[in-house]
Amino acid sequence: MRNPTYFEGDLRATLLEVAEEEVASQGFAQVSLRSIAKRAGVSHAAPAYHFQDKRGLFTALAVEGFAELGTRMRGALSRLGAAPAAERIQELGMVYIGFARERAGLFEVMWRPELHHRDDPALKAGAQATKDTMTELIVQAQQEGWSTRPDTLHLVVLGWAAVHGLAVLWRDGPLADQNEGADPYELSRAVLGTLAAALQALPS
Amino acid sequence: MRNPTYFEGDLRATLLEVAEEEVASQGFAQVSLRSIAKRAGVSHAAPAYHFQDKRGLFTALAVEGFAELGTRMRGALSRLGAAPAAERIQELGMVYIGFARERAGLFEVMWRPELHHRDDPALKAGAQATKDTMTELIVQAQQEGWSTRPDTLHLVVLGWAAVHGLAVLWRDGPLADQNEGADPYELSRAVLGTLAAALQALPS
DNA sequence: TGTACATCAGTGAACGCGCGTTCACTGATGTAC
DNA sequence: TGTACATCAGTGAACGCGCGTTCACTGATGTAC
Repeated sequence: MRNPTYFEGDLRATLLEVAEEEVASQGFAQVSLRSIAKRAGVSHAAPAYHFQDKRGLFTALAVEGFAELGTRMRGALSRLGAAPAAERIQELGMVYIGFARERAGLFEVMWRPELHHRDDPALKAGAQATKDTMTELIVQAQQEGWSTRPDTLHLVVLGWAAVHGLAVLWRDGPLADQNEGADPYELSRAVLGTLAAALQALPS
Repeated sequence: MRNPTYFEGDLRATLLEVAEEEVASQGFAQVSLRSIAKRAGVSHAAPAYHFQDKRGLFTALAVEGFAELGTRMRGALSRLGAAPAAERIQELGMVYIGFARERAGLFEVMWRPELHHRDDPALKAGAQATKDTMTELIVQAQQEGWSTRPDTLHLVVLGWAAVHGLAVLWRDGPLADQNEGADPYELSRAVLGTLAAALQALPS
């Protein structure tokens, strides 16, 4: 039972929510332990109780991010069942991009190792799981008859880079600025479709 | 003539160099006008004289970044002459990645619009020129007989995303962490080769 | 050639602010006997 | 059932620091007449 005198509910979770929202709207550099404590309505010293220090807070956000991304990817894969590899790749890419946009605060913190306690094992495991899912996807495509000429690793890195690049180019402005009015999801879907088609067309 | 009483040389340029170096090594969030003034050996109020305010400094860095990237890309294109499109795409990608690594401070600041005076015309022109160069590259490939089925825009965005994604995945750790000991340039070149081959293989 | 004035390229003190972290404390709850 | 003690989940004051920006100033140089 929590102590209702101080805070009603799960303060740790609330602080993470507030922090995610602040990172998404202001950028991580503007987020302070004091500002999130203020927004959560608690003493400025409260976050240190739950996260030890500022890196602890960001590490917790990143861990949450990898968990959520993993859940979304695995969910998509099980929904897709035995769909053709091209479709699976396109959909997984859309999941990645959707996550980057909808959970922008988590996404940003995940890839900023200088904000983390780098030796956190949950963090390493999360990053590894993300890569494993992508690798699995490519291996299955190759089992479906796609080219095995390029190393599997090269295809994985190419796919990840394309998808990650799409996500950050939208986030950081260049794509939005230069395609005003375009729907990010629509354009991304088309681009991912082209990527999948191109990979599939590689001569074996 | 500069006033030798205060600072020998071009202080504005020196401050930009120091700032670039600090962004690259500590991240933009750690860079302050006072810290770069200190490293340059001048009063902490000096940077404000040259850049008005902190955004002015970052804007100047970003403008320099777009200029340098443009110079490198155009230089590579003129060196490549009439090489096949696949080769041109691979090489331009390597130029982008090389720039991102060698001028990491500039590269980081370029894509962080929240640090800029967003209405700066030189900034907009630089971003546009970058995209124009990439578009030109794809158009030429299509004139060489590459597939015109996908919109040119989709191919441009795919290529840019892949190259940009490679650059930031190296910078932010995931690729380096998961391919320990791998040479970023070697792996990138292979991945870009696969990208070019895949685009070329798209059925028209 | 001399002189007055304007401009350039800074200096250094001062301002008010927000920050991370520490620390002694408090009151409610949980546990052992 | 009562009581002592430990733990949980914070509070709020205090610390020392670095920051962006402003401002009056200064000394060297450039320009007009």
